[in-house]
Amino acid sequence: MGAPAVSPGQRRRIPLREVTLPHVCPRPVRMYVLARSPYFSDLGDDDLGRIDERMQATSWREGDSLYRAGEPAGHLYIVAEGRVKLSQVTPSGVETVADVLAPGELFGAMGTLGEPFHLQSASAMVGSCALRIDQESFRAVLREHPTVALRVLDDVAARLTRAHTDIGGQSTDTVAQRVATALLRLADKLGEDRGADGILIEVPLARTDLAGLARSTPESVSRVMSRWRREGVIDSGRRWTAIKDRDRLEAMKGAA
Amino acid sequence: MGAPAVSPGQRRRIPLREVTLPHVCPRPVRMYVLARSPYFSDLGDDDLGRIDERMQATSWREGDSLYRAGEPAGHLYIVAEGRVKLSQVTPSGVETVADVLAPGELFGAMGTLGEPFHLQSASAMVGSCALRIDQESFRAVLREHPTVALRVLDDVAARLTRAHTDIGGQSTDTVAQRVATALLRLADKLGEDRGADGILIEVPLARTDLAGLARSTPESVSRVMSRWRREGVIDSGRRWTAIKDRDRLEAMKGAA
DNA sequence: GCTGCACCATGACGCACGTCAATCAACGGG
DNA sequence: CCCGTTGATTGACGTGCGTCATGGTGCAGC
Repeated sequence: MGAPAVSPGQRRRIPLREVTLPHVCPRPVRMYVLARSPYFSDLGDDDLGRIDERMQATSWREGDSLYRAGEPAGHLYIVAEGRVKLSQVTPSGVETVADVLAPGELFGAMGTLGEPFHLQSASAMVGSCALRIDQESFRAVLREHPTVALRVLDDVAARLTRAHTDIGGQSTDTVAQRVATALLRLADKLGEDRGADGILIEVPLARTDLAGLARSTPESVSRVMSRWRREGVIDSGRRWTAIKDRDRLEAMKGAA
Repeated sequence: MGAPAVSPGQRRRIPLREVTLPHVCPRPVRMYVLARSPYFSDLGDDDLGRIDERMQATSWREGDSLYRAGEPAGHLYIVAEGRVKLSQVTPSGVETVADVLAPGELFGAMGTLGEPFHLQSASAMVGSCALRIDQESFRAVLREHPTVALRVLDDVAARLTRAHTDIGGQSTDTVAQRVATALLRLADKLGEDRGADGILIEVPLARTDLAGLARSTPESVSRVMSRWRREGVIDSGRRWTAIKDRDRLEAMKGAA
C-alpha cells in the first residue's frame, strides 16, 4: 500500500507552510490590495492611485507590534499581506485575542472618528504588511467619493450585526458551541482545503488564541478539541488546526 | 417632621409617571426630532424639510409591535417619542431584550444595507412614535449629503466599539457585574434624577427585560438586585428601578 | 540526535449560576 | 375595597467550566 498512511489523531506535525518572510510592499501589491477591496471597487485607476498616494505601507515580521492598546489612534489600516491579530487586555491583565485579520480587512481607527486611543493591540502573527491612512485623509476620501462612504458604512453595519449576533450567543452557548463557531469562522476566512487532511486554518493559532476567540480558557478549549479529535471531526496539533468534518462541526454550533 | 418618610426598601409602589398615550406625531415634533438628531445637525431647515417629506411617522401604543424578526427589512427608523424595545428570539425560542431605545436613536435596517430580513423584533414599551424612511431614500440622502454619511458612519462605528467592549466583558464578568453595567447604561440613557429617591430609570422594565440585557435569568437578576436593595445601592419594585448610590454601583462593574 | 522550552493534555476540585418549584406582593378591574 | 393575575422573591439542587497542578510532546537550536 505504499507509504504507511498516517492515521487520524496521529499526525501531530505542523502542516502549515513556511510563513511569509518580512518584506516590503511594492506598489503593484498595494494597488492590487486597494483594487480588490470592496470599498474601492467603484473607483478607476486614477482615483485609486490618488488614494494610494495618501497611504503608506509598512511591513512587520512575526510577533511585531503594529500598535498597542492605549496609544493614540489616528490611522486606519488595511491588511495587505499576512495575518494580523487584534487583542485586548482584560482588566485583570490577561491578553486575549479578539480577532485574526486576513488581507483586505480594515482595522485601527475604524469609524474614522471613534476613540482617540486604541482599545485593542495589533500584532503580526506571521510576516505581514499593511497600508495605513490617517483619519483626516480618509474622511476626505469619503467626502469626495460618497459611494465609497456607503460601502464602508455597509461593511461597518454588517460587522455590527455580527457583533450583535455574537453577543446573543456568547452567554447562552456552551464552550463547545463557541469554539465550533470560532473555528468555522476562521476556516471560512483563512481555511485552505487540503483534501483528505481537511480544511487547514492557515495561521499559527495556539490554544490560548482560540480560547480568546471563544471567550474561554486554554484548558477548556483543549478538552473540547481533544474530544473532537477522537471523534474525527477535527485534527490539530501545536499551533495548528484542521477541520475534517465541516458538517458535524457546524452541527456543534447548534447543540453541544 | 411632616409626612413619615418612606424608609429604603419599603417603598415598592411604582414611581413611574403615567406613560405617554397613543398619539400622532405632528409636523413640529418630527422636525424637532430631525433637527436634534446628530446626523442632521449640519443641515438647514430646507434640507431637513426635504428629508422630512421622505419620512413617514407612525405611532404605537404600549405593547404594539413595530416589526418582527424574520420580516423583510427595508426601512430605517428613528424614535421620535416613547421607548422602543429591541428583542431577539434565541434558537430555544425565548425572547430576550437586546436594547431599549430612547428618542433620537436609530434602528431597523441599520447600515442601509445589512440583512434583507429583520434579525430582531421591535415593540413599543410605552406609547411611542417613530419616523421611518426606506433604504433607497436613505441611501440617496447619504449620497447627497456626505457630511451626514460621515456622521452616521461615526455613530455606527461607535456602536461597533461598544459592542466589542460588551463582547469582551460578557463571558468573564459575573452576573452582578453585567447587571450593574446594564443598569448604569440605562440610567445614562433613560434616567431622571429624583433627588433622595435616586436616579429613576424612566421605562417599565421587568426583571425578565433586565435579564435579557445582562444576558442572564430573571432569578439571578432578582437575587443580585435584592442584595443591592438591602445594601441601599438601588431601589426597585415591580417593573421599575432607581439607582440610589451611583458610585457604589459603578464600583460593582469592576469587581463583583 | 540530544536537549530545553513552550505548548498541550488531563485530572481534581469548587463555585457561580441556570433550572425547577413554591410563596409572596403589587397593580388593575370590578 | 377586595380579588385575580402577573411579576418578584427565595430556596434547593445540579452542573459546566474556570482554576490549579502535573505530566506529556512537538519543535528549534546546537
